[in-house]
Amino acid sequence: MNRLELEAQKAELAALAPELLERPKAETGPKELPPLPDAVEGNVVLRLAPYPSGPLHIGNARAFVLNDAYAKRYRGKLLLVFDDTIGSEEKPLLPEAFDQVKEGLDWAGVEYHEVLYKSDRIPIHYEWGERLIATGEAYVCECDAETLRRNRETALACVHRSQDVDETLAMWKAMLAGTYGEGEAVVRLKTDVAHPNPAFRDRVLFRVAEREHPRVGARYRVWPMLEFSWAVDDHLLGVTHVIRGKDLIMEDLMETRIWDLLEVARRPRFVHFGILRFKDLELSKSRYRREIAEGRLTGIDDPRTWSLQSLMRRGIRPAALREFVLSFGLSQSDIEVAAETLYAENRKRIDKDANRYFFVPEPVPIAIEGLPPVSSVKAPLHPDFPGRGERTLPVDGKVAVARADFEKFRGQEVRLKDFCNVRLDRPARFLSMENRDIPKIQWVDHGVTTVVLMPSGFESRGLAEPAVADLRVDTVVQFERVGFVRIDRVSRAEVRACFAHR
RNA sequence: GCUCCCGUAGUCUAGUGGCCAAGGAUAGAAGCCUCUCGAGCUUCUGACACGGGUUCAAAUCCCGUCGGGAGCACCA
Repeated sequence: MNRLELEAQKAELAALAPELLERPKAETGPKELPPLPDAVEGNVVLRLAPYPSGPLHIGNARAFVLNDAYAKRYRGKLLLVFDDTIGSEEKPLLPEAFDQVKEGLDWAGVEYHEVLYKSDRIPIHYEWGERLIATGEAYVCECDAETLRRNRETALACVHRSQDVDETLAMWKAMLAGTYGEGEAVVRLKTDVAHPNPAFRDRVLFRVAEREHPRVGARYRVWPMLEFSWAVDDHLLGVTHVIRGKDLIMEDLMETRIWDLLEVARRPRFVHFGILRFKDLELSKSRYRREIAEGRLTGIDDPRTWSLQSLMRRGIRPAALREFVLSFGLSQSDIEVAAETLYAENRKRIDKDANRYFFVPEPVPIAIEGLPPVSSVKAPLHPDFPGRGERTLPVDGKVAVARADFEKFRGQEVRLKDFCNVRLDRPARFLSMENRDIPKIQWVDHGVTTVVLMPSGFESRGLAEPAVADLRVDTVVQFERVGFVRIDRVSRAEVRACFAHR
């Protein structure tokens, strides 16, 4: 407030508390995550709970990166627990998703110490469910979904709520025995039918589903809901901290409520992070899955899915993804970030490694008149590291340049980079060899057919210099003035590359 | 509407009562360098949502307003 009297304030402070003036400047080290509440080094147990409806995508990154980072930081344990309860019609389980999820996590450098499946633990959930029913705090409700919803809206208790425990227990057995069909009975927790949050009014804990499960088939027809299965498993598995998105905040309250009723003492702490969104991107596993099935996307590594597999394919480094995600910290505010930020992080890592090559999209063949006899020229593999060597570009007087360059520079003097200066036209006229300060464009001679798959799904076709055909698959290179790409496939007929970013 | 959460530059973030006339990253601008529109170097633009309080001192604590978000499924 009193900026003008800063000196006066300092003087006063010196009188009041001189030590405050001498606090050392905080050192600006590498960014660290805030500590986890009550975390004890070596004693932290975290869990990752993917729902296997498809491969993990970039929108899931916050969950697995944070859990992994904290597990490592505290030298704790990270459990990979597939949350494969039966799901819903709209959100079905996908048998191949289990491996796809692991593949993505492995790529991302996530170290999980144990793999568990919810679907293996159903009998345990039954047992605890029965214990809960025995307390009288849960009941089997035969209302249909519509009635249930209406009652919830109007804060009304249904007749089932006041059944006695024995009757409920009998109904529960009947549920397990298969007396009830899908939608005919659920187990509900007595919270409060008039709870201010309607979502909280007597939540469903178990329901009947007759769908087949990809791992356990038709063995079970009664399936627990997320909050109940986690209340049981977080406790039994000794999870110390649940790090989850804040979209799951209500589940904390449910889990806590269940622990209270079952008198469970050992409970994890909850930590939440905000929703991560990408500008101009709407991520949805179920939608990608549908579009892949319809052939509108080419597969789980189609760049348009933003799956971890697709990032891998584009040459995004796992470390870049990790840094990118960690830079958001653990804040509860929702964030919307541009993919460009991830690219900047990745560019830092690949620029030094990526050798340079020429690629011309939409090639226009051009003969050069008056060219002195040359059979090849050399160009550095990387301009910043001359010691890395050179590549050889063969020349026989008929080059190809990009249509965009041709149209832009037609009739003007340009330099075919690392080669010669010409007046660009069809044909082009040779001018001189020496490097002049005029626009440089890329060119190829004896080019190899090359396709660059763009993030939009568009395939940019063109010609690359011959050396590109000798690159190993998985190499990340830069096509000059185009961008960084990862070599995806090399065959006699063509080279295919995936575009990473500029 | 109800419950809960969050508001620092275009975006993301540091900051937990004095070191902050607010630091970093990214994006943007200018220049240098470079046989790429990449990288590198230099410089610049740009923020504490608002209003009250508490205090010698507030981005930081309290209250209110405004704004944004999440959840409100027999999905996870």
